[in-house]
Amino acid sequence: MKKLLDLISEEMQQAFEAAGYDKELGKVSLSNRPDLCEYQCNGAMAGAKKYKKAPIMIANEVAEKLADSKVFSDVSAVAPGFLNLKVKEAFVTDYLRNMRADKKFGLEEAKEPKKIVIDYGGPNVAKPLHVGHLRSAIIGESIKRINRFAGHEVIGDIHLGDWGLQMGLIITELQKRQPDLIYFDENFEGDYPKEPPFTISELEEIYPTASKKSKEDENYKAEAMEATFKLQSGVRGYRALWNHILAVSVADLKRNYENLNVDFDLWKGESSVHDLIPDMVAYMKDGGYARISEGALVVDVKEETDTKEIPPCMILKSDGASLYNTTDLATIMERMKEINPDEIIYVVDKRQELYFEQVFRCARKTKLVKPETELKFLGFGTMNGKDGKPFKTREGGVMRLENLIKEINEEMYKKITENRTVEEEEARKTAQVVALSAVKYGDLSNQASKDYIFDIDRFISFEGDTGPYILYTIVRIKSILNKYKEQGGSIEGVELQDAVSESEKALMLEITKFNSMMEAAVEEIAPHKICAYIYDLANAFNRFYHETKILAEEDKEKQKGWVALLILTRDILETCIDLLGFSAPERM
RNA sequence: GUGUUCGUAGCUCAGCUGGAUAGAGCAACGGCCUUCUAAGCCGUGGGUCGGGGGUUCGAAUCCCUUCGAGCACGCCA
Repeated sequence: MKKLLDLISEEMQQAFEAAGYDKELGKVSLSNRPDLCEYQCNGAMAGAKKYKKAPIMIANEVAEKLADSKVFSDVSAVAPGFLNLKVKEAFVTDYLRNMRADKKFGLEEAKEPKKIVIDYGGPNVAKPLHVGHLRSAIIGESIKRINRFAGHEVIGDIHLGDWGLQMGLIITELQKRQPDLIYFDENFEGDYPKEPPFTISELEEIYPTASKKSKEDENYKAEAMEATFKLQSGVRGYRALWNHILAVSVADLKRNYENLNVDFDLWKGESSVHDLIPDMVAYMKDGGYARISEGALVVDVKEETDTKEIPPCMILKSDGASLYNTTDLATIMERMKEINPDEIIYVVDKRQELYFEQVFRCARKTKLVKPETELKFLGFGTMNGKDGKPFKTREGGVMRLENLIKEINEEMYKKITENRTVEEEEARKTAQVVALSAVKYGDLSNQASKDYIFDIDRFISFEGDTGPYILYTIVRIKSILNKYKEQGGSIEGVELQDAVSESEKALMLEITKFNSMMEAAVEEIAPHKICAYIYDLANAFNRFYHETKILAEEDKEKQKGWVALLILTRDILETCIDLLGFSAPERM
C-alpha cells in the first residue's frame, strides 16, 4: 500500500503542476503545528526564488486548484507561504479500511526478500548470563522479528563462546576435583556415560574458580592451556567432557532465553568453525592476502580514504594460535558456504566497532564474501545504573540476568497485587508478562547505539512512556471488546465509519502512520521508532477512549464503526509489541 | 596523541531527508470517577538546544572552531 503522505503529496503535486509550478515542490509533510492543521506543504517557499514570486502568491494559486479536492477538506495559504492542510474524514476512513484488509496493515513486503543472518546473544558456555547479555538478546530478537515482518528470511544465530581457553580451564579444574573420572583415563576405549558428571550450578562455580587460579598460578595456567590443546586436537575423553559441558550449559541457556521470549534458529559457536580454520588460513596465505608482522599473521585492511590509522586484521597470533578474529572470519566463511546470506547483522557492544570494521574489510578483501553481501555492525551502548556508571549489583559485582529478572518480576507482582484482589497464579503470570514488557520497552525505546540508564523503578511504572502503559492500553481495548460481545454484539462484519470527533480522527490519523513508521524502522534497524509510534498511538487511543462511550452508544452503526476501530488499534498495537518481543495479557 | 560517539527542561529521553511558538515522560502544582480498567484523561509552571562563527529567505538539524564527557586504538573477547 502506498503511504498516506505519498497519496496526499501526489494530490498536492498535481495542484502545483496545474498552477504551473514544478510538481516536485508539492511534497507534503506532517504538520508541526497540530493546532493549525494536520499536514503541511512548504513547497511555495522553496519555489519562491526559482519563480521570483512571493511565496504566499504561489501558495494561494495552488490552494485554488485544490478547492474541489477529494482528499483535502481544508487548504489554506498562510504567511509567509505555508500551505496548511486538513484531510477529509472519508479519505482517512477509506485508507484505514484498506489497512484492515491488508495482512501487514499497509506495509509493503520487500520486493526482493533478502536472506539475513543475525548474530546476537553471544553468551559463553558454562558462564551464567549477566546483564551484559541483555541488550544483545533484546535488540537482536526485535530486529529479527522486524525483518521477518518486512518479508525477509531471517536466521538468528546465538554464536556461542564455546571454544578456547575457558573450556580448558573448566576441564583442568574438573580433573583436580575428580581425577578418577573415566574421561581422564587415556586408555579407556568404551562408551562414555550419558549423564554429565556435574550440574549447571557446579559448572557455573567451576569456571570462576579456575579462572582465578590460572591468574595466580603459572603452572595451573599451563595445565589449562595443555587441556585446551588436547580438546582442540580431539582427545576423546576431552571431547566427551566438552560435549557434556555444552549440553548442560545450552539447556540452561535455552531456559533463560525462553523466559526472555528470545529464541535462536542456530546454536552454533566458535567450535563449529574450528575445523575450517586451517583451510582458511592457507587460503589467505596462498591468495597473497596475509603477511607476517611482528610474528603474527595479519591482513592489511587500511584504505586510502581513512582518516585514521586502521590496524591490520590479525589472523593468527605470533604463537600460531587462533583468536577472536579467526573464528569470526571462519564463521563468515561457513555462513557464506552453508547459508549464502545477502546480509549479516552483528548485534554487539558498540565498543567492538573498530574490531568489526577490520573483520569486515578483511572478509571483503579476501573475498570471503561476495561484493554485494552486506555486513552490518549494529553496536549497542552500555546499560548503566542510576549513577550513570555501568550497571552493577548493590555489592558492586556483575548482576546475573536471572536474578535481575527475578527481582523485577517480584516488584511487578507487588504492584499488581497492591490494593486489589487477584488470584495468586494469575498475578504471578501477569507479573511476568508485564515485567518483560517493562524491561524490553525500557531498553528498546532508547536508540540502540546510545548508552542508557537502566532504571527499574521507572521502567516498571504504569505511568508515562513505559511498556506497562502500552499493555494497559491494549488490555483496556480487549476489555471493551469482551464486554461488547457479552452484551450480544458481534465483531463479525463491523466496518469502519468516518470519524465524528476530533479525538477519533486523531486516532485514525495516528494509525495511518504505521507503514511509513515500519519502513523507517526496517531501513534504519530502529526498534525505538516502533516504541515511539505505539506510545503515540496509545495516547491517541486513550484520549479517544476518554471522551467516547462506546458500549453505551445507541446508534448501532456508529458503535460498530468504533468496534472496528478498536479492533484495528488493538491488532496494530499487538503486532508492534510482538515485533518488540513481548506480549499483552488478557487482564491486568 | 589519533579516531569516534555524544552534549536538548531539575531527571530520563524524542526530534524524519533544514521550516511556523523545540516536544514527551518523570518529578511539582491544579482539575476530572453513580457510566466501557482513574495503572487513565485534561491543564499549569519549567529551555541561551554546551559556547562561538559560517552556509541559508529559515539551523537543535548542515559546515568550521572551541569547551566538556564517554568509548576505541595488533597478539582479550
